[in-house]
Amino acid sequence: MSDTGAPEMPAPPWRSRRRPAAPPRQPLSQERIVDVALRLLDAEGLDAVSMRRVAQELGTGPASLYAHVSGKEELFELMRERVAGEVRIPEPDPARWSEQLRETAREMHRVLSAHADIARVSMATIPTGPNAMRIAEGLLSIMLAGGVPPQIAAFTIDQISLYVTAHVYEASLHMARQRAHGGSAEEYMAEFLGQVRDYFSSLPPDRFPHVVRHVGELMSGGGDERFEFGLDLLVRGLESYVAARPAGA
Amino acid sequence: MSDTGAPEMPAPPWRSRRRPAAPPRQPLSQERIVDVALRLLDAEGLDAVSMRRVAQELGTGPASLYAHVSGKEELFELMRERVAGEVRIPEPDPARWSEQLRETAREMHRVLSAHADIARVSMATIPTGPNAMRIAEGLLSIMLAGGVPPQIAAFTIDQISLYVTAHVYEASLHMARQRAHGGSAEEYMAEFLGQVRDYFSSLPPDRFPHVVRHVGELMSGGGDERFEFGLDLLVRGLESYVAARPAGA
DNA sequence: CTATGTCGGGAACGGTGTTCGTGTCAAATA
DNA sequence: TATTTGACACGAACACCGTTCCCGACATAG
Repeated sequence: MSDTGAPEMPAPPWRSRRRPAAPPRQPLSQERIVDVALRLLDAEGLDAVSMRRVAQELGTGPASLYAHVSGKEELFELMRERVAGEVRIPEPDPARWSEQLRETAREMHRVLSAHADIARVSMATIPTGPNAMRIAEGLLSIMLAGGVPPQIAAFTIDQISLYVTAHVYEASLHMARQRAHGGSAEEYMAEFLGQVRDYFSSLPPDRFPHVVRHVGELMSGGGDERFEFGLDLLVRGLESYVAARPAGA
Repeated sequence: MSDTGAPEMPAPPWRSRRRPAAPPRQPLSQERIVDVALRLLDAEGLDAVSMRRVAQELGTGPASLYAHVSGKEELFELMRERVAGEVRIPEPDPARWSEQLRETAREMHRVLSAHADIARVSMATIPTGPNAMRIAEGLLSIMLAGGVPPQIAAFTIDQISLYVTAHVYEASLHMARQRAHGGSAEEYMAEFLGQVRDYFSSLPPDRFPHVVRHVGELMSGGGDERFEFGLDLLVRGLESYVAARPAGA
């Protein structure tokens, strides 16, 4: 869309060339750069987000971006912050703290999954932006309201973030493979699971007795079910700390 | 070490040039390629492991590697498998199942940390090699011996692997930053933690009351302590499933 | 001694992030 | 109004990357 059209044809010299071909649509701001980078991310994955490609999408050269962004790393960080802004945090309700924790983890999962490939960035950077802080504050306040000891709650923030991010990251890898493979999502998944199942079944039963016997359990459940299980593991573990030190300690 | 020595100096033409400069030390096998790749990984990090660099370290050109390895992805996979071979699995003891699970997770953590940057690869690939299978079989047998329901145990294998890998991955990022930063490990960590602490303290208390109040708890604890906490969370959660369905169900 | 075939590797292709220096425009100044 | 100034845009280039093509050198077979 909005192609400037055949710029390889030289402009007539008599036409005063104050504008080579493209009018200055917009002044090229940091926000606009992040916009198109995110659009590119959602459409073609993280690998497509190169400085050159973003610049091209903006109708300019890669050098122009460095006036608004210090480099690729900062661009990724800005993208991550933008996405984090979409996460909604509930008002803490002491009676429902563990369910609220689950809901918030699901919300984080939902938002991250909507821009799945950003998880690769999220794994690779320590979040310090205002939106990341807002989420941390939210998780902390929910847990404290529920009577989770402060030290436990503080450590758990990282655990939840790490868990959600790692999960989406794994899913994004499958998406990338599927993109490279070409077929549809169901087609890809069916083939992948079939291969793994065959591999498990073909293992020598004397060396891998339990794996071979429990192929069914190992393969069962989709991504959502596994996410819920890990979340359950985490919250149950956390609840055991609260039970040990009831509420008002 | 074992530098071939100043190859930029042309060989005298009268010397019959049957061997340009370097004799064929060894026939260049897949194993040797993985060897030097791992050495490079430990010494300079994953980013230093490029096909060109590995070839150079072997005294040859990048094209030569493709006879023994299909590409960079396969090379990384071979490295991951090699590292996974170092993980030792205990003989299952039903009475100590949860402690054995902890020990195995620590062992995985130890081995992965020894080649920390491999975690980035480990996050990015679905392990299917024989050594990965051996570990999966080990974890599964420990949990089944302890009376963990098969479906729960099957799901938990992924959870443990994901947790350990993600944790080492985060640590490896700090190492990479430190490498880029230049200073010593303690110096870097002190500076990093100081910056984060200052940032937390400087937040507006009306918007981030809990974060500001609990800066101490948020910052306390090193990597090992946090790893143990997350592991504890996971195992406690798992134990709650076993208690719910005692042993023989 | 010649023919054959396998394998190593130099050179090249098309990409990447980043920097330098120049050119162009618009606003501020004289 | 004419001129200076300064900020911004960006073409070109540098040093890398993974991968492929293709040629030449070697060991072996005839």
